[in-house]
Amino acid sequence: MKKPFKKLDDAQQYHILTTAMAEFSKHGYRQASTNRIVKSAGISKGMLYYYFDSKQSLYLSAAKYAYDHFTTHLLDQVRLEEEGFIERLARLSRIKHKYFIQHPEVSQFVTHMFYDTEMLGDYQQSLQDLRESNLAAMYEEVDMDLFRPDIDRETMMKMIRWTFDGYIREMEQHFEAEGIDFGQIDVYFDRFEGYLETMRKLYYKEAAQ
Amino acid sequence: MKKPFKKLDDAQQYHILTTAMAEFSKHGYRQASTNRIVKSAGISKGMLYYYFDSKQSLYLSAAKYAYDHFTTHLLDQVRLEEEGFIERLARLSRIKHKYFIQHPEVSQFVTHMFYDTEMLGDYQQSLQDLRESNLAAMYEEVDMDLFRPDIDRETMMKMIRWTFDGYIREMEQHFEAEGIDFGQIDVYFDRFEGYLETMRKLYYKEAAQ
DNA sequence: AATGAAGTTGACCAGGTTGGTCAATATAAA
DNA sequence: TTTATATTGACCAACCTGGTCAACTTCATT
Repeated sequence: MKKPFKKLDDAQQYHILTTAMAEFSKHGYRQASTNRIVKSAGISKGMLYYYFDSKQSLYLSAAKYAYDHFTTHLLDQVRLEEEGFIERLARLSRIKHKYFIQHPEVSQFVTHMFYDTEMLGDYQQSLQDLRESNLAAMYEEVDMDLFRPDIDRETMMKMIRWTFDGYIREMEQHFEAEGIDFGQIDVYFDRFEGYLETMRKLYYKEAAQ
Repeated sequence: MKKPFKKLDDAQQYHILTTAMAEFSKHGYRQASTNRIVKSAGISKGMLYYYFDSKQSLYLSAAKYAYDHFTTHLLDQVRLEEEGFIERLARLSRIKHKYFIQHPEVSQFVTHMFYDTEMLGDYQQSLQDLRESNLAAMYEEVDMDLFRPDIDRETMMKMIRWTFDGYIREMEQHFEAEGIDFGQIDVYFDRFEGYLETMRKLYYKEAAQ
């Protein structure tokens, strides 16, 4: 990343980098084409190399940008509260999902980075650490007394997470196929609340409901 | 597909086509490279075009092979029995998982075909139909009396499926990272049975256990 | 042994794409 | 006007693409 790029307004920086991210996520570093990137981004080939030294530099800049964006816009927003496990997961899912809707390219690129072995040295390890510490934090300060006592807690927690994953995946598939109907968005939320209610019935003691 | 290819023994046909499938699944039709395919398959460029007329013909042959293989080796094996929903899903998951382990390339290529819009005309529709009828059959002849009555059945069924999906996904990730330890394979099955038992506790009436 | 068919190779082709350059030009600041 | 910054796209050699084909080997038949 050279100085001229830093002079661009934030929107244009975001635009160019997210276009690159989309290309890298889709094809991987090697198969990604700078020609396609400039085409999609609507800039000339010359400008790309006026902004960045090389393809590799572009990739690393995108990685740094994505990492920072992801941590400040998502992880830093999350503060843990004393709450039930289901409620916490619901809260985090909403945040995560909102982030995915607003910044799909960054979101997917972060996932890509997580599995990238050849390009990223330090960032990949950072991401792994981040993920682990975040995963661990997910279980901290959770009100365990809400759970019904006759089933292993770890099992229940896993099942609850899988249910959330499944629901989110179904939503994403639905959105991908039919597009997001913002007029009907309340329906999605109601259904979500419905699942929460059901999960409480399944996993919490009766008294906790 | 030309006559010389049909003369090959089944193992070699399988070998060549699955190598092609892997390439097509990974890169899609256009980005897939016949050079990489012949290299991976260990045959010369000339042979590929001695066996097939063109790249497209190779793709279509792979598609037909995968479709047939998938239906005969997997779908035709499945006969529905009068059983609980959890037990049925467990049974089908085992079959599906076994198929994935034994024929990963075919398995993934079928998934790829399902989303391919440009190359496959009829086969894609056939696959969609197949999937739908299979999905519908999944709910037929299920013993609904086992479910606890205070929760909506459709909700429960979805949650159960999501739990299975999550478990299988976790297994696959684990296998991908650490490799399959065949000495420890019983542990995996025991854990699976554990989850089944838990699900029965959660979703079935007490009397049904 | 001679013939011919079937099987197999990899160098080779024209066409396209790759990451990257750079002279030319436009714009803005001085 | 001069100077610094922005911006373009034609252009480059290197490489990769799907596909061809003359040469060669292998094998069965006569």
